Amino acid sequence: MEFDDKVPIYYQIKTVIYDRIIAGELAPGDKLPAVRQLAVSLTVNVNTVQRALREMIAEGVVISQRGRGNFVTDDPQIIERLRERLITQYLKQLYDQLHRLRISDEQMIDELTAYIEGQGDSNDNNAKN
Amino acid sequence: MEFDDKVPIYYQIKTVIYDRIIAGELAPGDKLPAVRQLAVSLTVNVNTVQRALREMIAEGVVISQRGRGNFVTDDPQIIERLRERLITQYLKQLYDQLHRLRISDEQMIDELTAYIEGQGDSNDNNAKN
DNA sequence: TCATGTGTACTAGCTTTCTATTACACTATA
DNA sequence: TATAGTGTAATAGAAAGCTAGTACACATGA
Repeated sequence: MEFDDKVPIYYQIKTVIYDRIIAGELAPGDKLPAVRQLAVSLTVNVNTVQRALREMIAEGVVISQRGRGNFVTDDPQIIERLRERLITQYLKQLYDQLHRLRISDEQMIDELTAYIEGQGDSNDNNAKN
Repeated sequence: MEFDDKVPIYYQIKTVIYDRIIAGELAPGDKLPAVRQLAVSLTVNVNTVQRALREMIAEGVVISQRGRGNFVTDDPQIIERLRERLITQYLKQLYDQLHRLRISDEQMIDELTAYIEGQGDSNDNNAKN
């Protein structure tokens, strides 16, 4: 997998896994791939995966069971809170960014609407910078 | 100034200055603060400021004049292109993030609208993570 | 009990980013 | 011409992140 070299890899791994959980690809109680397996599929060192997991465990989203594996928490409330936290975080980020450019609240909606209509559901991945 | 420790400082400085240019606080042709002055006001080393400037100069947004200072380009077209690039970049970022969470195009607009109505034009700066 | 799959810990070395410091080049002006 | 303001370059060291490799702890099942 390709990472943004402006953000620590371990942090991006955390984001990827959280995204999968919220998207429902990883359901509550599901077993995560083994750390060594994750390391291979992400083309990354085991220690880096471990660091991402450490934070997810600390946040209560992932439960670690030595010798058995890592599991998504089976508490739907925790996942729901995570979902809201992420969405708010993303929205705030955009709001602050555009606000700094002196773009008004109404314009923000218009810009986003225009962007969506332009890009539509085409899932492109160009224009990184 | 406080920086996000997940992103290189020189990169955040670039963002801050670009924002000021787009916001109009720094007009085309304006002289930037001296590098040593910027370093002090940003609580950062001169080299770090210099690195940010180097990239802005390479992108043609800032013009450097040895012995005189650094200036915002006087070409409005370059600034307009920068503005569009930044806005698109920010929008794409949000779109991709929410898309990964399986949030539909319509929901995105609704969520942003709700966020704006909630936060309004109150310029808070809490909830960073 | 033993082999295998799994999580965890630790050390050493590399790279990037940032800092501190010193030095030099150019401009403007008193 | 001297001085102050400015940009630029270069070195050395600290800190964070990543990798590679090794080792150990625990669980499961043949």
